[in-house]
Amino acid sequence: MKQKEIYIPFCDSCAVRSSSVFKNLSREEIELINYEKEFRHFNRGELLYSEGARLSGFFCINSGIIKIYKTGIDGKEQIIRFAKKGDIIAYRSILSNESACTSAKVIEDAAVCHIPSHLLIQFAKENAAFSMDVMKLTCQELGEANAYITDIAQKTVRERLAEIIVHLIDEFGLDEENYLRISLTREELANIVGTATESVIRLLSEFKSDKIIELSGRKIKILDKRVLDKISNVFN
Amino acid sequence: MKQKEIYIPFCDSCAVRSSSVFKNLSREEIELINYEKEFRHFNRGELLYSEGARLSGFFCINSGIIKIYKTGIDGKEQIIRFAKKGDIIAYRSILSNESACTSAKVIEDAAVCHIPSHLLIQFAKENAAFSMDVMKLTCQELGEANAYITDIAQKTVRERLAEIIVHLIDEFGLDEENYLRISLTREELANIVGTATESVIRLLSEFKSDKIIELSGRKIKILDKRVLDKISNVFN
DNA sequence: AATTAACTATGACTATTGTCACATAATAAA
DNA sequence: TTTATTATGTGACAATAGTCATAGTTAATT
Repeated sequence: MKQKEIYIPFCDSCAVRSSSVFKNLSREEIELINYEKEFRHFNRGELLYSEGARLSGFFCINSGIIKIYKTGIDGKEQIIRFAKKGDIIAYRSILSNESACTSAKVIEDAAVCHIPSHLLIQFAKENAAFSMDVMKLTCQELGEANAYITDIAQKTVRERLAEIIVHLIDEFGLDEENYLRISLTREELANIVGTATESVIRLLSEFKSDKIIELSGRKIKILDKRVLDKISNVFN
Repeated sequence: MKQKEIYIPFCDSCAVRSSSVFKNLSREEIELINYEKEFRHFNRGELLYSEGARLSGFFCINSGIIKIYKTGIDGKEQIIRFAKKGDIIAYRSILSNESACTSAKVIEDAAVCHIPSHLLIQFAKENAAFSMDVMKLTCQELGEANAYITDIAQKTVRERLAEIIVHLIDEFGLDEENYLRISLTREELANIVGTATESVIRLLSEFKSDKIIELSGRKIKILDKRVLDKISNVFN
């Protein structure tokens, strides 16, 4: 792989490491990853992998934002989750020895390490603490997926949109001016919520005239998070 | 726990074992489970555990059918999956060290072993093959959950109902007369599909007048699975 | 800077699905 | 058996959300 920058992060000193699933790897194991990994930049719109592919490794996100999605009817994307600094993606299909059940595309220019499968499997087998951490991660994701199924099945589009915005606030935070630190197209928002682009546009305008948010292009400014919480019905 | 039958299955010779996640446990580990497990019968309607509980162990289903569900808005159930002979449930919250994010209730009278948490954690740490099997299981479930999210977000109620019936055929099979080997109330079907009970009733009647199924009480007789496949849009 | 392409916005209309009301049937409990 | 309870079925109606058409904006590319 080509490297567009001279600087390649050393896993050993990677900020990602201490808080991530790698925290219980030994110095030697980290060295191995550092030796075998490939590092590269991806620009907005680039694909990391796509549904159905047999993957030779998994990815660790160093910076940027990736969307993980499935392609449904008529090619409509369903965004399952996002990955950002410190997250790993595509490990699921490696562990279950299946081909990828999702695709991954860059939303914000990203720097990513690619780590070969055999290391994941080797460490999962040899390092019990690491394998417990991976299990915890999958189990957490599974819990989130279950919650999402319930939401999407039971809530209205309006409630889901409010909830998604709250989630995005929690996951990506707000800048000094209360703007959401991730910007998505209306279509992408629709592909998370599971609705039509037009519905998202209409509901965002509604939220805007209700003084809950402000819009400037793709940037969303949060004026009243508590109302969003309330609309999203999280406490029922 | 009270045992309503004299016969208690020995894990060692349990039919469940060879094909289940336990297949790579050693004789000694199986012995340990056999020694520490509690075995009991649950009748239709009984709860195995409920959302929010801290669990002291997980369950291995010896016979019967259990529904795993989340309680959403206004107490409406969202059925996430079913468990039957050989399946284990509630292991997720133990591994992620969270409280249960679902409830489990008996659909068909069941015989169930309850195995204390510490054994799961111990084996996951000490037995690499077992821990890989558990990981595979969670990763598979995660893949299924992702597919379900996409379906529920993108398909119509009609398509989802057809798809669910197909899933139930695959999971529980048909008897000699082509009746589905699981019988659910209309409400339960609605709680899988994520719709209103009335909608399920109407759509089942439609399928019936289209000669795709026949209904006698809660029993569903499959007349034309291929049309169901087609309606459910699995190949798009 | 000009051109193209992609995204956002809005109205009008339609289709799908949910809700309410009520009747009937089946099942469980007394 | 009788009674209560729960489940099923159907109609009428309302609300939600999707589709299509079209125009204006913004962003990307040459």
